[in-house]
Amino acid sequence: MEYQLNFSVNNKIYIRDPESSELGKEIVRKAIELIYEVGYEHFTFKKLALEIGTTEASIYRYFKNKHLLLVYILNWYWSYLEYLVMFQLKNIGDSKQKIRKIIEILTREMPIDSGKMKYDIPYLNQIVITESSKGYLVKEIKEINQAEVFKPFKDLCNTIANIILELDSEYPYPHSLSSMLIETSHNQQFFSSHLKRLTDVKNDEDASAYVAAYLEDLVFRVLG
Amino acid sequence: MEYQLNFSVNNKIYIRDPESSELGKEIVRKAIELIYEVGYEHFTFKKLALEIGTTEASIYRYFKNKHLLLVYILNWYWSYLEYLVMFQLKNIGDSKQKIRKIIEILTREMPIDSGKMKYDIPYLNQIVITESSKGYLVKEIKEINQAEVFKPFKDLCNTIANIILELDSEYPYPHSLSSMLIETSHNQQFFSSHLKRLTDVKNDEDASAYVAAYLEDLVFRVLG
DNA sequence: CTTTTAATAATAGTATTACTATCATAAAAA
DNA sequence: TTTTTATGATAGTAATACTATTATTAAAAG
Repeated sequence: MEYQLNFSVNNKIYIRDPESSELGKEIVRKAIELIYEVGYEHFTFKKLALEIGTTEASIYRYFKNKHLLLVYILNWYWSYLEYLVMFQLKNIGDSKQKIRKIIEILTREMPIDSGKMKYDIPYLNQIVITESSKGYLVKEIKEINQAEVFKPFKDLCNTIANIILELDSEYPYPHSLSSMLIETSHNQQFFSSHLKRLTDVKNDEDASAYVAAYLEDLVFRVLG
Repeated sequence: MEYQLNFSVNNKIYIRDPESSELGKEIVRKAIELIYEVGYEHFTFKKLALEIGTTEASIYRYFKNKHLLLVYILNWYWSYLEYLVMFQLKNIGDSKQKIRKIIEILTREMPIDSGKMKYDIPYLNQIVITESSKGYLVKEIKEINQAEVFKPFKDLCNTIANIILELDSEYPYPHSLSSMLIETSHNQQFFSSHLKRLTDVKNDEDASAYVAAYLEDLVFRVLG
């Protein structure tokens, strides 16, 4: 006789780990390309299968649906960003300088070590700007959240919150300021590219440079 | 012989004005209910038709697709908010007090004059929190924007930006601060309800009261 | 070196979604 | 009273979001 725990502790993000096979990696790589090109709403597993030269059924063996594939991609990005933050801040002593670096990381388009990255970072940046809120703005938020699906985002938020506290240990809203910075870096980039009147960007000004300047000004007004 | 301008100046938000008929109003009213209940992704014209007791085809005579119906609802809300801001600020002289009022309007759940409103404001508040970014985060942003579809949102943003300038005429980012306030009021309400770790809300604290306090603190740190 | 297992391809099929088209009817306007 | 306009009823299509089945192939185990 066997005893079995009958509740699923963590009904993960994927069915089969896409990192574990060539097809899996190809699914993620080409999904990034395709979502970048057509946008999340027009992105389908059928188009993706065609692009890769595989079948819908094969993709469904890796991901339950396109939403969880999006979330997988976003999570990879958040983990990558957290790694970047950790790595690039470790030799900076000054807290103010750390915040500046974080804003640079949150707003720049290119990775430093462009070229040999696993996934296409500039595409990912765009996807995150346009699609990342669709990862959590869903009716099923509670169930998805219980599956620990948003951990990478929360971790990144927490890491930045701690650096905020380093600079001003009395500041009462470090997590909200952190998540606001992340979200604002996206929507202000979107606005300054597509809905300029919602920002103060100049006509010929670079969108990410503008957002970086705005956010830096903002944070140092808030944290003194 | 006739001369004709062959470009459409403004391919509006709706096909037929929903305000112009009982069915039209019912479509909007019940759409608000249904989107609130099932979320935008699960909302379909078929379900809406069933709810109203009409047919899909009839709804399609008013709106080209569900995205434009959402945008219509959002626009009604932005216009309503701008009216509220205008109305409730007209007897306030102090700029600081005006900003406080704006934050209250952006974060509170109930309308003052609850009861005899055309549409259900608490439902609308929730819809705006969860679905409003889906109005603009689409691949077709350029074409939609050209149809002046986002005017109410831009107007509201501009109105708030002007009040920001009243308080601090030197502040270099009034529009970005304004759009940030609006967007942050939504995502921080969402976070403090569903993803608390991204905020500093207390376990038993009211989400909108928390966000109001956070935003007030934020704005007055920024504008001194 | 064969057998089992596991992964993928190939194919088919279903329910739902997002529409478009047609025709009849009722009510309102001319 | 005629004509226009709005709605209802019905049908149909292409695409989407899946599930299921079987065959084939490659890798792992015996």
